[in-house]
Amino acid sequence: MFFDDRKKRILSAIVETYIRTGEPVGSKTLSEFPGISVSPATVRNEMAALFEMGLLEQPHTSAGRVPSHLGYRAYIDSLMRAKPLTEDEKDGIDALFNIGDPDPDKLLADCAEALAEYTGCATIAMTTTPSYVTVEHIDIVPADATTVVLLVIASNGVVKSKVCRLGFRVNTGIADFFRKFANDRFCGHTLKEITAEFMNSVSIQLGEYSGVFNPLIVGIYELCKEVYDGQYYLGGREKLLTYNEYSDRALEIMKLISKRDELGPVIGNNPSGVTVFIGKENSLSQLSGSSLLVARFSIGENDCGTIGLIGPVRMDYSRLIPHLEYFAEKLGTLLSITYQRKTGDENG
Amino acid sequence: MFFDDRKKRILSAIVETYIRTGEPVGSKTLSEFPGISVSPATVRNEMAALFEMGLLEQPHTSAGRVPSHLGYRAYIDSLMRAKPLTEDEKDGIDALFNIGDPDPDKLLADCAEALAEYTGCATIAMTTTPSYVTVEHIDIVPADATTVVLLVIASNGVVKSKVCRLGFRVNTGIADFFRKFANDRFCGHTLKEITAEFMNSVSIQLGEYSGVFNPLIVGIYELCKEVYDGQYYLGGREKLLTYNEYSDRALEIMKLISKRDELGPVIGNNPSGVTVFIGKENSLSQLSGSSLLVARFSIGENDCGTIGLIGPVRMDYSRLIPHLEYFAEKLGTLLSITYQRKTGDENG
DNA sequence: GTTGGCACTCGAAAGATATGAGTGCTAAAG
DNA sequence: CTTTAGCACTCATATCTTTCGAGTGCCAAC
Repeated sequence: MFFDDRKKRILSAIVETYIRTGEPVGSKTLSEFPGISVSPATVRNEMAALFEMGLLEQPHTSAGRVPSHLGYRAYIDSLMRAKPLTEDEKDGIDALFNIGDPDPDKLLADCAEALAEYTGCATIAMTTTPSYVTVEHIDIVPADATTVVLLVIASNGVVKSKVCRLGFRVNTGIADFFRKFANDRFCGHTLKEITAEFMNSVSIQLGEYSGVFNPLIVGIYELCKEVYDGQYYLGGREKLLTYNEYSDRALEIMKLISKRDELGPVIGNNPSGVTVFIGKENSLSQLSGSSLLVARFSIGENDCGTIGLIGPVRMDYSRLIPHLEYFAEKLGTLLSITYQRKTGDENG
Repeated sequence: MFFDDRKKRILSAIVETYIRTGEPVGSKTLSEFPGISVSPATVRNEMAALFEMGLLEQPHTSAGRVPSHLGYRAYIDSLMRAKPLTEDEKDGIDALFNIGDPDPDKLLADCAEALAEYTGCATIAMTTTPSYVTVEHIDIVPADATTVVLLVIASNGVVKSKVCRLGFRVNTGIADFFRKFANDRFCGHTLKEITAEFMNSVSIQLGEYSGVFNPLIVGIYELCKEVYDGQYYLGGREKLLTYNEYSDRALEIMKLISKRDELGPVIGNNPSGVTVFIGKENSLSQLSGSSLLVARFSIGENDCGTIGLIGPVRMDYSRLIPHLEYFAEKLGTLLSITYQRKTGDENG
């Protein structure tokens, strides 16, 4: 009753066949598998043992076997042979992102969409900003008579801008005054510190001018919050409809995925590399019928976000895990190019 | 066999009941309707007449009647009594958008989402830019050593910005040079004219500098294109899953809605006010089981976009049409405030 | 340890039956 | 001429029954 080699081959065969067909796998099918050259009866004995060990489940008495949650776990952790991406696949993905100077937000959104397309799963792409990131510089640029552009540059290299319409003419004197004021007040503060209360106290310091400058104060707050909160993009939620596992649960899951509050904490706290949550392993009970794959990506050394995949437990892990990994790497590389200034390259 | 008052009342009752229940409506149910005080047999005679006139359909011999496409049309065009929004509803919607100086893009996306929430339908919010809109001003603002912010201001008041990372240090001299160059070349041209070919010819004029400035040229192109193309936001596509009409077609419709190429032309060319396409009236055959409601919104006098609603043919037109109308108005008002500068208010 | 044989289980598919809402038609009443 | 009750008829839906077969567990033989 050890977990010997033949048992491993049988478990692998069951997982792979079930993933492919979605039907419980029977002893006859397995006995015809290359690498399993024993009779159905022997396979049945082995299956009974694997069932005892908790690695298989039986939908009902007279059906074949299905991997249990532990069965998948054993398969993924030690039996599965990951299918690395072919060069063609890599080229295809590279080509998608082969655009100069991409907008980081758009990049992330596109990545979520592309990942969904490649994997047939719902995807999430999320960035997180470490709490030590500070405001490095604030700029205000008159665009036309009453319009200015606000810029917030964070210490991690992220730059966000917002167009502000003011109720009065803005000349360079006013712009210079506000620029100095804002930089004095905000530079060096972590983004985390820039709260609504903080903004209130700053506003008070503007005294009689607090009214007219309020749109700018609010604008700065919004930009800092935008940088600190990071992004949360979804892709391909409708892909779930293609799996009959979701025939009556698709709406619920799709709604859940949309909720950053719910999913953000779950996917945001994982080690580097690909982490897999199989069915009931998910902390969210609604995901007990789904598997969640997450991979972190980083800019240089700094971990900065997560991409994730949600699909039926019966998903092709051996293909999807390397894919997710590749997308995460790619994303990290591309963002690192965009945000490289911290590590030099200022010649020109 | 005229379309007399009683027939109208019966048709209205059928449409309204069917919209509410989703079940074919029978003569007995109708005879109990207030306002229809005749026996089921009489109702049957009338229904037979309405059927002859093409206003009703029969799912099968022994079922009740269902409004035909023409039946809905007659109902919407002349029988329906629109349910105006209550003050509470208006207040609720107003509250959603009660934010100072909103980002127009975000406003549109939020509007699509809110409209979906209020109506239970999938929504589209789209902007279009008239072909006479020109580039009014281009600005380039150094943000840090090698980063600049590009600004494109269009003659319709739209301002878009993009952060560009350059491979070299940018001083004010360089910025001033490029600003002048860009404004000389682009200002006054319509956005429509700013094509890839046009950009190429401009790039050539930069001679030996075309290489280093290429990111900026590309950036300007992207911004102009972004303004000219306008936005296309979707909301609540998953709402369709709540209707069993879509039980096996949801994926197809959801994919269709995502395709701007397909839907853009359909919803972009409509008169002002709310336009309704019922089922087969839609030019896209995939929408033959859906109704499409579109409403234009405008900034001041200038028509600038469309919001649309997609749901089952059996939708509550009397409620949704006024809602869509209100959202369109609201959106127009809010955008007009943002883009008001064309009509004055430059005091300060 | 492995295998063929065999009775047994149980879900899915196919067929049979019943139910009932709703119809069209007819003829009588208003 | 319009309205209505009566009635036979239709047909989708629901329920129940039957059949079918893939797959199992166990046993005895190899």
